[in-house]
Order: sequence, then C-alpha cells, then structure tokens
Amino acid sequence: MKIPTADSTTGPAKTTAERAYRLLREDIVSGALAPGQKLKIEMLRSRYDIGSGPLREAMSRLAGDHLVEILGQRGFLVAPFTAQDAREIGDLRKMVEAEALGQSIPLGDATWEERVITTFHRLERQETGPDQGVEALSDWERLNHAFHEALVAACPSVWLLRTRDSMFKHHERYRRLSRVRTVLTRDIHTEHRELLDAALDKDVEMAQRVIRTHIESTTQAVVLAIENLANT
Amino acid sequence: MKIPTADSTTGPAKTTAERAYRLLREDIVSGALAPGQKLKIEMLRSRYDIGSGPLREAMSRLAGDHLVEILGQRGFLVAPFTAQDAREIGDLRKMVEAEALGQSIPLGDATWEERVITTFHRLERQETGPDQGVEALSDWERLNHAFHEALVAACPSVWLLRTRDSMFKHHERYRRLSRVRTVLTRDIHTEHRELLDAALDKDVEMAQRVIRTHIESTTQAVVLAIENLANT
DNA sequence: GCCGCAAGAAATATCTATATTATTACATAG
DNA sequence: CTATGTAATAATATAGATATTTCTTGCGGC
Repeated sequence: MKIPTADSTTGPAKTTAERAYRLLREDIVSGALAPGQKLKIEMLRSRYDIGSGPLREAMSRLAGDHLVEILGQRGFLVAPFTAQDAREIGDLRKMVEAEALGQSIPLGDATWEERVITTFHRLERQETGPDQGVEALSDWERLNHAFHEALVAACPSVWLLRTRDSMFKHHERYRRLSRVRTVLTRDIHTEHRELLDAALDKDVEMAQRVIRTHIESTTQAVVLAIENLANT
Repeated sequence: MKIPTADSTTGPAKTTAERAYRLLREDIVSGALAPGQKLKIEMLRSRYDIGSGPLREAMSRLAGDHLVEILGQRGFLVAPFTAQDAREIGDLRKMVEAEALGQSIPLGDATWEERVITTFHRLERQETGPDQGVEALSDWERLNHAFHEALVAACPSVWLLRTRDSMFKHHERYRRLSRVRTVLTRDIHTEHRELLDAALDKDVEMAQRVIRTHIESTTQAVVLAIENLANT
C-alpha cells in the first residue's frame, strides 16, 4: 500500500529543472549555501553543471517556498537567517503540527499505527545506538522526519499537511544551521516515547501537549544558539 | 508612515518574469484561466506577449504558491478545484487568521486603528451603495481584502501573515470561481461591523469568534455552491 | 469489419547558447 | 567630496536546437 505524502518530491527527477530544485533545496536547508548569500547564476552553473534556464526556474520555485528571495533585476538570494524568523517559524509549526496531529490520531487505522511504531523504532535504535558522530546527524534528521510525518499521516487535510511540511522544513533548516545538537542537549528520546504512547492511546490532548513542548524546546534552543552566535 | 505587508507584490514590476507572475496569478484567481486547464506555453506567449523563459519562471513560482501544478515533461496546469480543497482551505484560513487577529489586536496602535476604521468605512460605503452590478464585485473584493488585511496588520509575525495571506488568496479564488455573491446571500455587513467593534474594543475573544463564524459561513457557501455545480 | 498495436509525424515541453539590458564599480571632472 | 560618465559584471530575455509526449495512421490479427 502506497501512502501518499504532502510533498511531491518523491520519485526520480524527470527534468533538469526538477533536479536543480532538489539540489538547491538540499544545499540551502543543509547550509551548504549560506543564508543571505547571493546565488550567482555563473557560480551555480559550474557547481551543478546545469544551464541558467532550469536554475532560474528552480530558484523561482524556491522563492514560492520562501527559501529564496527574488531581488528583481539583481538576482536571487538565499533566505536570510534571523532569531526572529526562527521564533516565528517555530510558533507556526507548533500551531499547525498540533492541529494536524489532533486530526490524525482519531483517524489513524492499523496501517497508521504500524507505520508510527516502525518509524519510532528506527529512530529509537539510532538514538540509543553507539554512533553519535557527525554523519549520524543526517541519519537522525531523516528518521526524525519520518517519525513526525508518520504521526500526522492520517490527517485528511492535504493543505494542512502541506503547511506543516513547509514549516517543518524551515524549522529543520534553522536547527541544522544553528548546529543545535538536539540529540545531545535534551532528552528528546523521552519526548518521542511520550508522543508514541499518547498517539497509540489515542490521547489527543496529551499528544498535542507533548508536541507543543517538543517544538517549543527546539525553538528555544535554536533562538538561543542564534543569539549566542550574534554575540560572538 | 509606510506599513509593510506580508506580500511583496506591491510596486511596479521590474522584470518581465514578475509581470508574467502577476498577470498569471490574477487570471488564475479570477478564473480567466480555468481550474485544471493546461497552461500551454504557446497560448500564453500570444496571450501576454511574453517569452517562454519568463513565463516558465512565473509558473514555477506559482507552483510554489500551489496555484499551478508542474507535471514534469508534460507542462503546467492551473490548480484544480474541488469541494474538498475549498473546505480544507477555509478551515486553515480560519485557524491562521484567528491567530493573526489575536496577535494583532493587543498590539494595534493609533495608526492601526485609523487604518481599520478607514478601510471599514470604504467597504461600508461600497456595501450600502447603490451599484450592485458585476464590476462592483471586484471593487468589493479589493475593499474586503483591504479591511481584513488592516485588522491583522499589527500582528508582528511575518510568517503568520504570509500564511494568512496565502490562504486568503486561495479562499478568494474559490469564492470567485464558485460565483458566491457573498454580499447578497448573507448579511456580511453586520459581521464586518461586529469585527470592527470587537477590534476597536480590543476584545480578542469576540473578534476571533466573529472571524471564525465569518470565514466558516463563506466556506459553507462555497462548498455548497461547488456541490451544486457538480450535480448539474 | 473492428480492435489493438506500432511506427511515424506533429505538437509541445525543455534546454542551451546568444543577445540585450540593467546594475555595479571605478575613474575622473567639477 | 560629490557627481557624472564609462567599463565591467551580472541578470534577464530571446531565439533556436533538442528531446519528449501525444496524436495520427496504417497494418495485422481476431
């Protein structure tokens, strides 16, 4: 059974513009392209070996996602990076994800439960595993993403899921850019387990309380990290 | 004093791609380009007298706004139009706009109050005026938009305002496409006055209650209209 | 005869290379 | 020191080449 996601970036990239979109997106979210950086066509052309046409299309699309800014006759810019934005994105994600979770849990069937359990288990194995090196972080990001997505997967509103997904990705960008090692600084594993238990118990109130705390903690850590960076 | 908006589509279009973006957007929201319709490059080229490059950039950007779908090697499509989407967009707008209003009202200063009063007055004049013809509708849309925007203008979160704006525009599209003559079918004027009073009284609870009802009524009318259309 | 299928033709989307236009940096005159 | 003209840089737009999809037509098999 294929479970559809809110994001259509699955499957192979059929066009060069699509490939450019994904490469740019990954490089922006990961921080390989720094916030506020000018995205010069010539630079990107040699970096990805893709012509200016597809690149401009990709950046236009990313502008719609607010990951890129269009300056009008003066090129494109990687979206900036401020403590204010981190706070706003966190708050918005908190609201939207709590709502999605509230809709998902009562509607979750056996398949949903299995997916939640499976993704939790994979995440748990990684979190309690031995390797806490640098490359394990991107693994953790992937598994964390999968678990959170599984929780809200039964939400019937694609618009709500889309908005949640967008906010999640922006939040992730801030997490990664501020180098917040969530795994190490808080007992996030406990929160994930509480989330799992509440979801399986169909305790919406509890699940929403936990997810709000969970997101708020991350946001606070990120905002703090940014403000510390600014004071250096 | 210039009050910034969440949407940067003000001012003159500096590039051809920007102009294409605005033209396409208006034609999609207004229904001049029908939902689900294929956006053939050749057709658009002659329609707007704009080359394929800028057009493709504009459509990519609109895809980020979810007003256009990218088919990958098979062109672009105007976003479809379903009762399900109308319901989801309405619900999301309800949540986001209530939150934005809740943040805006306590922070609204004298300038904000003046803007709210002014935009309300213009809307009132139009609603109670004599001309209820077809071209008055787009006037009404503009004034209605201005009033609602004024109400939330003091909200400090640009991300929240952005999301609100996006949902508002999608909701507007559905209103216009389903030909719901809001002005005629409900006493919307009363709701607007209640909104004004609650805002000026700084009564957040009341304002949120009214805005939720207001949006819900529109959503219901739209969903009903679509389902009626489907049964014809 | 009618359906399915395949090959070719037309239409269309996509990409590249090139030309045009706008901005920025810099030098020089006032 | 400011203002203005000029060259360099970069963004944007166009036109044409390429690749893909879609439509059409013709050929067997039923």
